[in-house]
Amino acid sequence: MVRASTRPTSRDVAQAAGVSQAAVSLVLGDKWRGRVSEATAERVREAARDLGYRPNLAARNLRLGRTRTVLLVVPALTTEFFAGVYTGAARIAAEHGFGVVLYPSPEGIGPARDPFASAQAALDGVIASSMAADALTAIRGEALPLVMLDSDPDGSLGAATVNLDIADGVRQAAEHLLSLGHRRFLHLAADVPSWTFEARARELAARLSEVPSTSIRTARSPISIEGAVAAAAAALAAPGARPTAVICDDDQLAAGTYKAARRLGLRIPDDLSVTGLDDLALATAIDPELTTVRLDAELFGERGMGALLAVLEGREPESGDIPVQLVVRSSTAPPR
Amino acid sequence: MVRASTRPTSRDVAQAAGVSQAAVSLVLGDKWRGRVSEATAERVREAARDLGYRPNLAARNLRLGRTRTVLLVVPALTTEFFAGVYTGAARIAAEHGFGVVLYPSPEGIGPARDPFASAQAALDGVIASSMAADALTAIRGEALPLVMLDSDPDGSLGAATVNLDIADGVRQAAEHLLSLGHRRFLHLAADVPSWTFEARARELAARLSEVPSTSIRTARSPISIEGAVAAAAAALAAPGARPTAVICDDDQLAAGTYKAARRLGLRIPDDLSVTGLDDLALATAIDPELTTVRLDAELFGERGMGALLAVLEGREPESGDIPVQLVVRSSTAPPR
DNA sequence: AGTCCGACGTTATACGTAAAACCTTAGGGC
DNA sequence: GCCCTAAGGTTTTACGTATAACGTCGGACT
Repeated sequence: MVRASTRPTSRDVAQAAGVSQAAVSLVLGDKWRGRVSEATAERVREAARDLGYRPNLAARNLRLGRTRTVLLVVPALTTEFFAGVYTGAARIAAEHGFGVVLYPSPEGIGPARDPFASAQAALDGVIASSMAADALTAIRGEALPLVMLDSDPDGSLGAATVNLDIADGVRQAAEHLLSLGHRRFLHLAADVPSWTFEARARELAARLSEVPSTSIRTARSPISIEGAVAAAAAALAAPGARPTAVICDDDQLAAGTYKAARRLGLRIPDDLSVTGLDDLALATAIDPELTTVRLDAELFGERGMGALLAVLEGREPESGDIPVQLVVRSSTAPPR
Repeated sequence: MVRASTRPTSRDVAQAAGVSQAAVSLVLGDKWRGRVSEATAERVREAARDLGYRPNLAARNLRLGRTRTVLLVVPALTTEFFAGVYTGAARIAAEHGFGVVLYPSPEGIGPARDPFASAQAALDGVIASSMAADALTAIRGEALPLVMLDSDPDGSLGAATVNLDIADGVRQAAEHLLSLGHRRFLHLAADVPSWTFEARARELAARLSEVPSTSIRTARSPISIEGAVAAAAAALAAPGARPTAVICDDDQLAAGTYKAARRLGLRIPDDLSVTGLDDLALATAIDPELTTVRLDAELFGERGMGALLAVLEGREPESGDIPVQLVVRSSTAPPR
């Protein structure tokens, strides 16, 4: 029978090489040491090359019961941060013969609906980033190995977690501003119910409460430049002594603060110091260049994937938060 | 035999419901009209629910010979543009029961190495974005249905193409600057061998050659802010009459131009008008806000996915370029 | 009274791969 | 002369699903 225009199977290769299908599988699977002669193996490889044989992954996945594919759930794709996470995860995955499928949760940060209906690929495991605890439930229902990124270790229901030490980053920013002489702070917080943001606020409050005669005001903003403009403008124009420094949960919020400051006639850093968090490309595009906390997104992705591989292999995942580093640029100066 | 801790199969459901595996498949596949009684169907559905049955995608893919999964190859994930493309493509895909797997080509724009080794999922088709023609070869080798985004229609080897009408966007930018009175232009071009960038340069040259006493200088820069700073600074400081307007292939290049101008003591838009292309978040973060060409990335993704679905179903893909729109902001003004 | 048909299922099979179990032959050891 | 082993394969099976092909059993129609 002629198999017109369908891709060649291992059986076709076998026929072309004059061997059985099993022999093809052994040779191409590199399991033939001492079971097939070198000459035959070479014939098989040549036949496979000639026919342009590519194994059918669906069949392989079915046979092996695993797919060597993991799902990376990210809240959104709109910043280069998650691009970095993906890159790091994909690199480690590739080194171990795994592929990474990306699932950007459509609703932004928050409960994802059904990653598994959307990502049609069968999966070996999941890396979920910055997700609310209830979104976890859907994933746990699948009983898939799971690693959580940037999530509350206490609420992770036993899943492995990998975290950036962002609280320390916020502390570094506060320390920097304190040492410049600032005492009146505005915390421009992301208006998103997520552990990571709550942890930042907690850390900030804790550190500043140790220093006498400091004050901190909090404003909330959606994570977008325009949203931050409104929130920052309102907070900076509010009655009472104006803050001299703004600590933002995110570089985009910092960019919004720049625009609000301009609108209010405040000069950065002369009238107002600003810090961000992420170190996006944005941070050096705006003027003055932004003092911000650099997150090593790629390392984050690498560690996340490493942890998932450990879980898959029954090993203990490497623990310990990933350090972050304040990068001092031109948006911070002593108060005037 | 006890099947400890493995996921339930359709056979398990069948046993629980007291029917054959075939009946389960019929009911859950919604193919039972007139072949199974309503009562039995309900029993099956209930059993499936109780056991938490999820069909094995690998088995289904093998059986059906298709995966309802397509690969989206993007040059890089570092801007929100491709995030938009993904979002649009994924939306249309989901409406047709398809999933989208993302493959960010690690080398940036240019030949991808082997998308199929990395994306382990078996695929029904590919959407390739902004790829060099030689990268095509690897993909065509798979004989998979293919749609090219933003690629030379002539070099596409017969694959369907969906393009943004970027040439028209560049023309709009030029028209805008011409009408403001500018005559000496700098084209800050992306230093990437890609059809889309070559097309921009061609269009610009063509349009300006129609206007007497205009001049255009071209500088090349890698697509990054820092790279653009150097390239723009060199070009603006070069001997001869300085250009009064800079047309950039990309918003990031425009951001770099801002920094170069600042360094040279040039004020935007008083001493220098600047236009970008993409309308990234960056465009409104920098000061003054950037006049740029807005690309509807989501529509682009939707159209790309629509075209691929058409190919898969043997229909003729919808043709015609996607219009783009110049957004005039504050970075352009009449020459001083 | 036969037969035809619709309702309601079941049995059997194929998708392509990996790998366990099996077979054949030649040579070596005792 | 017989057994054992190693080399070099082949045969067979299972993974879980979808569906084509095949019953079976009442009742309606001729």
